[in-house]
Amino acid sequence: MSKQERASATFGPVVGCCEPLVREPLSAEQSVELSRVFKAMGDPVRLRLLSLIASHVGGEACVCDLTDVFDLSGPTISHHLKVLREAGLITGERRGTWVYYRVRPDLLAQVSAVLAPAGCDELPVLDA
Amino acid sequence: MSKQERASATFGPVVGCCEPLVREPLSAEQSVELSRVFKAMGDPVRLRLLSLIASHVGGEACVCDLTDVFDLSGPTISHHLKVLREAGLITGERRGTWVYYRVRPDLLAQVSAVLAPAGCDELPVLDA
DNA sequence: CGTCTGCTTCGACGTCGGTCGAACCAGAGG
DNA sequence: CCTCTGGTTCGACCGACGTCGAAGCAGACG
Repeated sequence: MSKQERASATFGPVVGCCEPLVREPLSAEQSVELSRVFKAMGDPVRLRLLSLIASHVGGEACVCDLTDVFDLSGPTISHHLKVLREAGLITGERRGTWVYYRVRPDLLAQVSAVLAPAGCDELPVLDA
Repeated sequence: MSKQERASATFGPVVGCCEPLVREPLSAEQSVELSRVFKAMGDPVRLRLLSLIASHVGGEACVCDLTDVFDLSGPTISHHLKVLREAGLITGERRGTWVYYRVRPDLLAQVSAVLAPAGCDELPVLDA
């Protein structure tokens, strides 16, 4: 089972913790898992890629749409997409000539919940 | 005005964006700002430090409390605290012999809101 | 089959970042 | 003033990471 499959298997707590950061301290293992997600988002290009995919019409974006936005080579964009994929933040699917990426809103929601202040630990409702 | 001062000046949008990631794409500048925060949280030690400080009684923790938790040297812990400080996630204050750190819940709430799915863009209420 | 296009993988290069010991600074307490 | 303890800064080391061009792979299309 790959890292990506494990992350997308269920809707359960992917990042290994449900409670907000401010309520109780993270264990060493939880910190390692969660920090992987943050590290993936800790690059300007990747963060922008994520938002471009997330806000694209239809909820998905072709790689060719993304490459034009940046002044970077194709391999570099592909590398960043791979990092986001291995962090469980996006999924890629090939349809014919093109590859389409979409975000995993459940993981985004979980991370958002972990960061939320105490008293806001409810998982937001997904209207998708 | 230092980076830290700029981050703590007001309760306004510190990270340069208010809308959730999934609604509209981040600009290059917004991505750079936001990614700085995520990069700071993208290390297991720093993430755990953050949660230890945030969940500590009284909302603050002395450095001596934090050092014991990790199998790391003092300078290393100090380095990580500096990174978190420069990202605007925590503030430090010397009182006598000891230095106390506390989190900036407003920044945490903003980052949480940016990550939240569309339709959950309300800033959570701080009960502090 | 050949080729063209879209995307990924590979290998290399330069920079950044986490870690440590040593040195340094700030208060507290003789 | 001296010293002791708590933290930070400095300098060095080494592995991790972002970037690229070249090469490779997958479909589409003649």
